[in-house]
Amino acid sequence: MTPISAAEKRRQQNRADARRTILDAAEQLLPEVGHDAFSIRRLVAQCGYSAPTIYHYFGDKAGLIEALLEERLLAELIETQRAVPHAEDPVVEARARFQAFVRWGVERPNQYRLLTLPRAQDAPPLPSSEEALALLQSPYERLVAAGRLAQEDVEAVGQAVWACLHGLIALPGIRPDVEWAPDLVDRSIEALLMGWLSDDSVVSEASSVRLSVQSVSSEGAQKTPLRVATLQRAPSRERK
Amino acid sequence: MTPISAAEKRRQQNRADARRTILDAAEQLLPEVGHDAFSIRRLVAQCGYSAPTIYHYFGDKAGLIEALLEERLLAELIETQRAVPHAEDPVVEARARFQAFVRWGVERPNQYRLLTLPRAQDAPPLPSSEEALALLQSPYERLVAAGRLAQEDVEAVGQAVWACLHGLIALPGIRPDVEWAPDLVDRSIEALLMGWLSDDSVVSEASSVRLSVQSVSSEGAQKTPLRVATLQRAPSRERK
DNA sequence: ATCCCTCTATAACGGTGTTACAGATGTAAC
DNA sequence: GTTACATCTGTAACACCGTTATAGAGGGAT
Repeated sequence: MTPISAAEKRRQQNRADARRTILDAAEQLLPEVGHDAFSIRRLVAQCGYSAPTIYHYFGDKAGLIEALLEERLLAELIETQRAVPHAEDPVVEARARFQAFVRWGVERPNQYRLLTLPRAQDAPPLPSSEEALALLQSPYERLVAAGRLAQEDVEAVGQAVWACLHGLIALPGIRPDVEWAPDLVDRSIEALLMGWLSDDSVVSEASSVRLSVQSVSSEGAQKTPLRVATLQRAPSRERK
Repeated sequence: MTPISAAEKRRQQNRADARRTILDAAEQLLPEVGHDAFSIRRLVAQCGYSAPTIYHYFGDKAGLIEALLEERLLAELIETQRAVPHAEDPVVEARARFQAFVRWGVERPNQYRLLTLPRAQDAPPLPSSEEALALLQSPYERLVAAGRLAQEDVEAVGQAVWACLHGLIALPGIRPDVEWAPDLVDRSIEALLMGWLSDDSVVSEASSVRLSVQSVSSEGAQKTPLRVATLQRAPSRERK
């Protein structure tokens, strides 16, 4: 089933080398020139190969970008999500994942732009993209299990939060003329949590829990302390 | 100060006619070919004028799109926002404005795409865009006056809601392969309201108010009835 | 009649994604 | 060893894009 001759192996090696060389050049070129000036011809000039070679390996420009995302750019996002520490409270973990996602997108506008190029509806989704999304939404199951989600439709909640996080990444890039509030992302994520999390627990418990206040941004004082949805345990389940 | 001769008037008339002809053709062409295939050359073929004429009147393609948005496409959005009925409860009005905005964007993907083309940071914002945004955010002042907003920074709240609504419009267009929940927009808007509205009133009042349920989508039964932030009066102010 | 300013068109420039065609190369079969 | 074949690669071109140099046509003012 695996008739790999020595020659065939060498061929595959050459093939992999060429692909790697091209993707290396593309990865380096992208932030240099920006996503809108990222063209096959610039890539050709950078990597030494000629245009038909690119097309031989990647089919077309969309295929090249797909491979670039799948094999290179999305690895950072997945790693970022994997680096988010597990937290006892799924709300804490969800918040950290949301923040890490938005931060990743904002700090890599060119990569994010490639990621948000419109895809054909018959094109299969990128596995890396699916993996990153699954990581982003991984705390939802625990939230549901703890009865902390106001909606039981985890799919819809995931889509809604995803859409809002995308907006937080994309809109400032579209409208750089606006003076965006410096703590916009943190405040928005808190509001998202407040909006989607069940607060039955809060209402049915002491109001002191509800009004607990916590500064969210990493360092320094926050102008407006944000109310944070209950960091304490959920009422239905308890740990262990 | 206004030396308008008859000849000058006729000249300005011709000028306005040419602009109108070009914009008419552009407005018709855009949905026909889609935003990515909307090109000067197609427009030239459609409107009878030649390319330098377009550039004479609009400077460049960005200028043409700007004029198209400003003088045509954004009028619908503004009209839509103006048509939102005034409501006693600012929450009701805000919800209606959010829904109208997202609906407008989703139903006009090509127009919305033009609206979200990245603008230079020194380019002044479009007056129509500013007006539409101001209408979208017009209920905030009443929300603040009634003490219904959890944050007093109206600017930041407006930006955050705007970004999330943008995400709700844009992301499904980017990822048509995903099966988006049919009531995603309504549910997300409810969550946005829940997230940003003050519920001090709720906590400090009877919990029955908090748990009041209302179906939101226009017609038919909703699978999951959405909890709606207090539709009743705010605690601090009362009407009149 | 001359000048000038506005409007318009032809034709081109440099850029893009893409591909037809032709070599080169190296493996496989005879 | 020679032939055959599939793979890899480059040259040159095609069709499209935004944009503009150049020039002509037209009318109002001097």
